[in-house]
Amino acid sequence: MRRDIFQAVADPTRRAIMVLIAMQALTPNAIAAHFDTTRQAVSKHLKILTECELVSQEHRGREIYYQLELKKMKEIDIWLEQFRKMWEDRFHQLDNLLSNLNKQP
Amino acid sequence: MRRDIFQAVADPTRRAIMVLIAMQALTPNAIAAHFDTTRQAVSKHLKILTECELVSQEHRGREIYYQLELKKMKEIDIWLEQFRKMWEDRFHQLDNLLSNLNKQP
DNA sequence: AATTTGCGAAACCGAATAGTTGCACATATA
DNA sequence: TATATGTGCAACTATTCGGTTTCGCAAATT
Repeated sequence: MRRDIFQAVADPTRRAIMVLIAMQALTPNAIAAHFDTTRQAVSKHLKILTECELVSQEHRGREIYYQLELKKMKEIDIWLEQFRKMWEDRFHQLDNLLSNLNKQP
Repeated sequence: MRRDIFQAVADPTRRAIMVLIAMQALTPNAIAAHFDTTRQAVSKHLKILTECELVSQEHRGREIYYQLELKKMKEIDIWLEQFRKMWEDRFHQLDNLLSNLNKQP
């Protein structure tokens, strides 16, 4: 059970669930209706997403609404940040190179 | 063998390798020296990273230098984009709410 | 009170994963 | 040429993963 964000996002079904509940909270049954798996399988995905706090629950009667925790998504963004800086730097270097070539034909 | 970027990034050792070779290309032996595993294990990680084009090779004699393909990293960024928009929207909503509260005490 | 509905947990299964050891092959070096 | 070095690949292993089926429990409905 590694259970970190990156491992959670690795599974395509989990990513699809995340997109699905990003806009509005849904129950496990409602989510399962969108996929070709059982509700129990979805339930396991939701458990993993809950454990790494990518998803939060709201109990309403006997139903449980799951919602995406956007702020947790930022952690992936933060990790990407170090690389984003690099690829932007390279873009600017290329940009400078090209403009210098234009100035000195 | 799912072999997509998200699955590749899911492994912590692989992420560490990515950070390591982001700045300068390294050989499998040099990479393995940084970790508590065998060179062969690193080689397998590099194979996976190569297969999803997160890494490129440069043969120099009998040595192979591996380098991170920053442009491929953008694909993760692109996926995050849809969520980034949401969390920025929420931030602005909160921002507007706060400034409205200040204007109307 | 009896039944239906919504849910999670446990037990099980096949496939994938990450690691090891042992090997083969090409390229340097003596 | 003989040897050392750098590498990838194959075979094997323990563990994890994603899925199903079965079950128990709580909340609604009858």
